[in-house]
Amino acid sequence: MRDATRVFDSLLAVTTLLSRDLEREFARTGLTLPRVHLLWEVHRAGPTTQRALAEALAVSPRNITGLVDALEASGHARRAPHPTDRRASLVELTEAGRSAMAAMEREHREVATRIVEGMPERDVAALADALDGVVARLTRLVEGDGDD
Amino acid sequence: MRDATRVFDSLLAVTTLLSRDLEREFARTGLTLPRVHLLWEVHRAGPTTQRALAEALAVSPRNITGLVDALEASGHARRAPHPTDRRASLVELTEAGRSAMAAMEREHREVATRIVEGMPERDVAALADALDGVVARLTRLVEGDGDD
DNA sequence: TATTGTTATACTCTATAACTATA
DNA sequence: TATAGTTATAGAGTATAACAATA
Repeated sequence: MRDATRVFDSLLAVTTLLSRDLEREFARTGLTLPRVHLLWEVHRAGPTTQRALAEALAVSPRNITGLVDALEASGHARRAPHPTDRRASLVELTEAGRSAMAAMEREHREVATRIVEGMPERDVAALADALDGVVARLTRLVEGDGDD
Repeated sequence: MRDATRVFDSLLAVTTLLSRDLEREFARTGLTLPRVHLLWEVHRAGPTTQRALAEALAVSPRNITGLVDALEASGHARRAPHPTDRRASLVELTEAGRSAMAAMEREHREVATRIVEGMPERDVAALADALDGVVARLTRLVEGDGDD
């Protein structure tokens, strides 16, 4: 099982490198990883309550308050009144938030291209398939023994 | 370049899942990710000055002071006098620190095995090779445009 | 009575700057 | 004069608990 270890070690290395790369990228725009994560979720799902965001990011509601405060201050997001529930508000992107997400999508495509640069197309497809499987197993693993 | 995107997205997912898995594992032992990272470096390199640890973890010297303080308090590491330089100290593992690292190595082997469970051996080897390449490209990418 | 989000409080990781003790 | 590590200070992310307004 030598190769299983190699796979695992590489994935750990990727985790470190990718976090570092993302943080550096965000630093340029004054954003941080958790803030981008939140922005990304709103970008993906549309206007969302903070409650839902807390669940989506697997983080406490209190935490979301802080992140949204920061994103309002930096002009990337805003709180809008919930149409039917006056307790809640809907977090939505501002124009600046939308363009930050668009820039990030471009950047991601660029990085995606470069990390497989020079690989034969067939190998890239095989790698993608193999990683799908790894993600599935890892998800089961993480969710599986989470209930202790 | 659809598959490049799939690869990248999977790697992002792995990053999230792996961080979460590691954190949960550490929580059991009262450790945190940065503390384990430091412990791991000492385990790997032997007794080390805080200066060297700051460079190895790419973090400020002040930060190392805090991490080592915490690890001394939890009994995983200790500061020993440097044999020739009285300004410096050498951080080394205690017995508890060593056994935590041993437990972690076992746990890692277990996870490594499970994330490729059911894959033909040849595919695991191919995946390991492909990931080596990805790590190499990603390293160049991160270090390459770090000099702005 | 339950839920949404907030204030209050606290801990961890992180950084820079100023300072002490040694090289 | 330079280096190793510390104290001082600050900011980000995180959590739990208590509380407000609303369902």
